[in-house]
Amino acid sequence: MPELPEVEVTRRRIAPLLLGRRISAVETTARSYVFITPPGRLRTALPGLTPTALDRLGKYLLARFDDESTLVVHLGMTGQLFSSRATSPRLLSATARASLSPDAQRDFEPDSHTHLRLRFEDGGPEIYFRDVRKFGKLLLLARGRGHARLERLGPDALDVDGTSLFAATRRRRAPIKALLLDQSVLAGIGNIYADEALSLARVRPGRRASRLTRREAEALAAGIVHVLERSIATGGSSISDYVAPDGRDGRYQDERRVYGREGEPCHACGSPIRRRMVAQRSAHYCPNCQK
DNA sequence: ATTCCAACCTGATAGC
DNA sequence: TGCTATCAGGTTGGAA
Repeated sequence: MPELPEVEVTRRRIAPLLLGRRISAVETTARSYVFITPPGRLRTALPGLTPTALDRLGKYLLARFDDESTLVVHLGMTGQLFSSRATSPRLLSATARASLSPDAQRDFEPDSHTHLRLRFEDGGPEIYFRDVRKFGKLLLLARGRGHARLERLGPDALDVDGTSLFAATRRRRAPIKALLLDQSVLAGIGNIYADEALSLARVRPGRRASRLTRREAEALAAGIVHVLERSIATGGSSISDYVAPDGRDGRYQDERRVYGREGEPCHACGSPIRRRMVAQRSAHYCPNCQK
């Protein structure tokens, strides 16, 4: 679900609710796929710690604590990080929504998908990590420790430049979209923004990376930065699950040029947007504007 | 060394 | 109404 813009908006909006507040108690669900660090260890290690900084690396959030340990959070496809003050129907399943009055739909009660619950000594708003599909990840790193997942990441996608992107495409037979999705090449791009950036650059997702011209690589780098920055400015894309930590929806879904618009007219030329599988993901593009 | 592909989960939705 | 199949903002690890 969340890509770089949604993670960055989450970071900016939850930081004021997290930093400087000493954790008093932690609740978790049972051991499962989301816990790289066993939940029992999170319950004993986190209380007493105070978050001092919240950083982002690609799609990962890193909460730094006063003892120099780091809680790494990845939202996977359906992960949500939010405050107990947040109210949004997106925090409930459709079945839960159906059984509740409109008023009750606004109030989130931690459910079986709420894998981490942080309470604070000041008694203020709690912070929750909820993830229905459990593709998200929680990992606590002790001071000075790293992890292969983080070390594999390439440069943050917001820092891409045409020269290095062009170099990365040389001698690669894979479709250009596969390169954009490869987090070791650039960290932070996912299925939506890969398609949107390729649309801006007028390059088809299935084109072999090695067949891009230097000009196209430069247009693609500019397109990547443009769509990511514009999405951050509008609060990210709220297409199915994404909700900001305060419960607000993003607005970027209203500006999509191709993603999820199969059959609808291209805003530039009117041709129906096409969808096909590229690199095992659905890819959306205008058959007329993108070569 | 790349590229492919199944696996990890749950829920919504489309079709019969 | 209910069942089945398909799809979903992601990443990994091992096979080809």
